[in-house]
Amino acid sequence: MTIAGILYALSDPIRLAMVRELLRTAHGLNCTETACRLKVAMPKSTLSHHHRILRESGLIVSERHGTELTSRVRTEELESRFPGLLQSVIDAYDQECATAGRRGARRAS
Amino acid sequence: MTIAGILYALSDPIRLAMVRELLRTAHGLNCTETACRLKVAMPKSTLSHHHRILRESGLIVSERHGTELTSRVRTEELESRFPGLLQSVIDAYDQECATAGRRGARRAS
DNA sequence: TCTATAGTTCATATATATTGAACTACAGTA
DNA sequence: TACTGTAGTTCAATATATATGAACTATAGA
Repeated sequence: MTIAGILYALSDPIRLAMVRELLRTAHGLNCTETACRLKVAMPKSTLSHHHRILRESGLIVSERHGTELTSRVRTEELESRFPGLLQSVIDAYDQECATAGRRGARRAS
Repeated sequence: MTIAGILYALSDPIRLAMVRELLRTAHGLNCTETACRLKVAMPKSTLSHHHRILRESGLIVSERHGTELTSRVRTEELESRFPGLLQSVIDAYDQECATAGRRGARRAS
């Protein structure tokens, strides 16, 4: 688990959105459900690739339940190693999404 | 200036170290001096490429002074757009460097 | 065992990174 | 106006990484 690895994992818009969705759930999500919530169609091989990058960076862990693989963010480990980092990134992303939303609606200041 | 772009720019160890060095100076550094402080030998074309990524992400601006190009971090703009983000990343990086230093000296807990 | 579902791995086409060589921009000197 | 040197950029070639269809693995249910 390195900063460069974490930042790299989060530097892809899809993965950043995936992590945010995972953070919003208490017990994690499977790949299909995660992709579904992003409202972005994607081949499952690509989805699997993104999950792998997130896993290898240390951002998430996955656990098998039947045929599904449930993934969750390793919040505690991240927080103890790099306090505040993930939250700052998610806050910044939320802010960006909010700003983009306002611009899209032609209500920007 | 997007989160994904900023995280991507910072996800390379060289660029992360470059930004930290730039943050430590009051008035910026030229390319050669930045590279010199990193103590990493690198062709100038590679160095120029890294500067370009940082510039395009919005992290730095460069200004010509004679033959030199002085670069500095766009601290104010970053702070107003994504408060706390850059500092969190740099803090995490400093922490990682400190930990690596202790491990290297065989004094890890 | 057969079928269906959820993901992974593999092969390959596309895209991005690295780097030597050539080029641009400026300064100093004559 | 050259000519020389220094600082960076751009270009072209190669090396590495990403995206994705096709094939494969793992589990569940009938």
